[in-house]
Amino acid sequence: MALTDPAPPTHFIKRIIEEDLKTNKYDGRVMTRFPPEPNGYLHIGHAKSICLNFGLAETYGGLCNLRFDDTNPTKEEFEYVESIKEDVHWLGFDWDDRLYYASDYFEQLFDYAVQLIKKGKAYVDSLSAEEIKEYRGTLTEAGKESPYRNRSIEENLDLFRRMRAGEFQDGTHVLRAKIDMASGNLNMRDPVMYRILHAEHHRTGNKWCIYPMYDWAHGLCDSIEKITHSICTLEFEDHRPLYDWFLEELGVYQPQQIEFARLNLTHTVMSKRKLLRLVEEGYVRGWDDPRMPTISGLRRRGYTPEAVKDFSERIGVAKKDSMVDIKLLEWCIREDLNKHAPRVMGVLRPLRVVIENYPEDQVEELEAINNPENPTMGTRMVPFSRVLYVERDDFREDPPKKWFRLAPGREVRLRYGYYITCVDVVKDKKTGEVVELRCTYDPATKGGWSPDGRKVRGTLHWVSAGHAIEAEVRLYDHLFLKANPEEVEEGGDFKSNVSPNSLEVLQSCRLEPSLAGATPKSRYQFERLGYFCPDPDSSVSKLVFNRTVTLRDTWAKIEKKMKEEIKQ
RNA sequence: UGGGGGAUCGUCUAGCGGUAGGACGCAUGACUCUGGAUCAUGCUACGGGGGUUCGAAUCCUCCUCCCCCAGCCA
Repeated sequence: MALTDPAPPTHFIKRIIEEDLKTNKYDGRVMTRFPPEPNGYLHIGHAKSICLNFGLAETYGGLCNLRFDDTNPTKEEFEYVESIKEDVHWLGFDWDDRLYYASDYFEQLFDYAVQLIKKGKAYVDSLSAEEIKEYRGTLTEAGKESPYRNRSIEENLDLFRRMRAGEFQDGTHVLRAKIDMASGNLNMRDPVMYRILHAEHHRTGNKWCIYPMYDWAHGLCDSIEKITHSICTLEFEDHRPLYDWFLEELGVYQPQQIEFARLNLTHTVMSKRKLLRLVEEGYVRGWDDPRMPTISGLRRRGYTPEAVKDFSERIGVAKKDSMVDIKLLEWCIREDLNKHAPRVMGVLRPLRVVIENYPEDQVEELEAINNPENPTMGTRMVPFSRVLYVERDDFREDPPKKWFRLAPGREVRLRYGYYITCVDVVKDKKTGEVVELRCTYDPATKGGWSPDGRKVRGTLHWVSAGHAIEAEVRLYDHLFLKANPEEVEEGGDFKSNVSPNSLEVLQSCRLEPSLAGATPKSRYQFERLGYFCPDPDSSVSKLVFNRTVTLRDTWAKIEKKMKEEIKQ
């Protein structure tokens, strides 16, 4: 490649905006919005949209509004509004005083509808829902016009006002736009603008009993807020002609809608409906279960906003349907935490080690580096004593090739400690299970160096048995076995692909004492194991840690490969 | 047999008429008191056929495949 700097990352939406800025299309303004419906928790796909909308405003000196599309009172709740605000803030974005709701505009939307009726472009239809469906036609056949389509303007006005006044039952009438029942675009076949819903709205209470449909409200809300670039997902592409029709008939300000492909991630699902089912049917503990792809789940899992934003940047923006490998997300969080997380030692599956030649009552404080990637993070002292715990996985009675951890007769280094050699293995007489290792240490190797320069390949993490604190540790794996959970047998559904091993809870893990009092916002690397953070379930008497992500595990790959070679 | 979109390494994505680049992933090696990190090297990609052109992933054309739409959901 050329020796010049790489081109700055760009995508088609940026290009459109830059072109609009150049031609002064919106007087040089850039105004975007993030418009969630408060009917569920936000997930990483929304994070992509948030980063896009707020990010675009940021880079082009514009603003991004937060607007709740709360046009369906039967599905929306205040709880969701609060969680969404929290999630957007957590990602590091702010809407200042520009927090809006579609419901703020209900009165104006009603007036606009009256205008359309007066223009003869909207009518009250009294067909039932089933009839409307029949009249709509199919993908390949034109629809039929409703017998109520040509009511007089006066009658429409009267009916529509009485709809608002609450004179009719749910489902008896709707207001429809009068467009074209033969259009190839089904959205243009006289779409419903208002339905009667005697339901209490989380913000407007019982003020209204007719509610605007999304298609009627959305484009107008954008127009009212003078949005320049209304960015949404691909499935709204063929709604655009409808939004433009409304705007043109009303003669109001017209934003530009741009569609991009929503995010799909391997080994998880991304629809609110499916996530809700996982919650309701008990596959996970809640919306913020650390296995969920929700923003609250990622947060609880230990992801940082920086990692999520970095991920959003790296996946790009395009119109092609795609499925991003979850390994990229995992790489992003490792990348961030590697630089910032302090290192500590913790033993997940403890195996007792007694150092026979180490003095009974002696305790030494050994200096350990907090983060080799960042020396300014300093050092800490870790207690060492005669009885320790090491990881059960770090001992093999019958070690395979290339094994350089502990085994009978093998010498290893204890990180920041001493070289120790396994001299005996104590087993449970009944079960044969290894319960203790008897080792000797070389006093000359204090700190982890040998004066004679002899090499040890293995370095193990450890904790002093007498000083360690106990904790529960929750290990997470992908929620779904298959990369694409939708890939199911005939008649099956995505839940048949839920992984039985997505959560493993370990009790009696032993952590170095510096971890006492760790708070939920802190994150650590447990050396050689992965990144962990305290779970909100932690109490003063009991710490609970979540594993955010493992470290890259080269040994696991070597062993897997060796096993495969043996099979062949 | 309607309408609207989309096809570039395994995955995401650049490329916008000048001979396919990056990231993740994977593989091999170096280094290492984390089998981490880091570094180095490598990895069968332009859906297919015609055409235009000195030259096509880019332009034209035909075809194929994939996605979305028939809520009084958003």
